[in-house]
Amino acid sequence: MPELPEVETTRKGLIPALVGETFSKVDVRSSGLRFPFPRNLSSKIQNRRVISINRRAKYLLICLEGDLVLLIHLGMSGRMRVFIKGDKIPPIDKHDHLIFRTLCGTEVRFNDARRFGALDLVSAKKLNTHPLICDLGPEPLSESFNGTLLAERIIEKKTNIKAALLDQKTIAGIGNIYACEALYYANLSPRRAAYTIQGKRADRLASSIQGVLKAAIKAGGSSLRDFRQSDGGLGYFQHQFAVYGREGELCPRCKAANHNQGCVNRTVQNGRSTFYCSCWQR
DNA sequence: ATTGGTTCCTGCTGGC
DNA sequence: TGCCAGCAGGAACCAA
Repeated sequence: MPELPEVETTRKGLIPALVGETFSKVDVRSSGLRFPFPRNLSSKIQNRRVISINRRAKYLLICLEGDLVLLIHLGMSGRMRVFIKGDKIPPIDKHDHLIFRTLCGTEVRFNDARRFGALDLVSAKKLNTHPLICDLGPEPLSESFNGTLLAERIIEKKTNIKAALLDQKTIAGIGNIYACEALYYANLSPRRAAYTIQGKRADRLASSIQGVLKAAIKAGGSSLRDFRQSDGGLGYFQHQFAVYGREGELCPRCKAANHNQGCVNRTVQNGRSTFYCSCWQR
């Protein structure tokens, strides 16, 4: 389930394979995902060189010559798998929707079993006004993100903090896993009203968000059912989850304190599983 | 305007 | 062992 760290891991895998290379063609193997693929995608990007690969929230931005940007969202199960010339190429999977090819023989497959992914081709000038991009909140790993900014973003939110963190308009890039983990490290209850998190609490939450995202990127993201790095390898951050998916277990701090009873609870908020430790989160 | 619930899709899991 | 209902989740959409 790609959140910011998984998208960042994918970006890092794509850079050496694609930046500086020129697309030769795209095999379009289905009509689209969340919405139809752009018409004549292959001819539109043919013979264009990849200038850079960036990220905004959970979106990959593959910037091409001629002010074009491939905007890609991995949805729930999307993967970008790279094969360079000489690699053993596996048979095409039924969920390989797009196969990008470059002049030097590199192949990138956009595979997405659950089809919640998205791809659009947009003018670089219009990127910031694109409907998928224009309402996104601040980047949590940007220089300007801190407790003060976070507090400003949530001071009028009457919903719980967990739902506020999942709302991409509040902060961009956080999904269910990292929302749970960040709230744990900030000692904040996921049920707490968002607007009550101001001052020191907001500082704690902002730095917990940054800390957990950075640690996850360092570990190559989290692989649960779906996520793979672009070389097919697994991410490792799932082994470091403090609370996510650990219902009934001891959280790291309760373990250190030799508590003898499981402390991690699971609840459902806004239709999503939330994991939290009732001993530390208030 | 904000918020919470539903829906999309498919693979995997757990219970029988 | 095999089957299938239910669950998982990001974000658009809708309704209150």
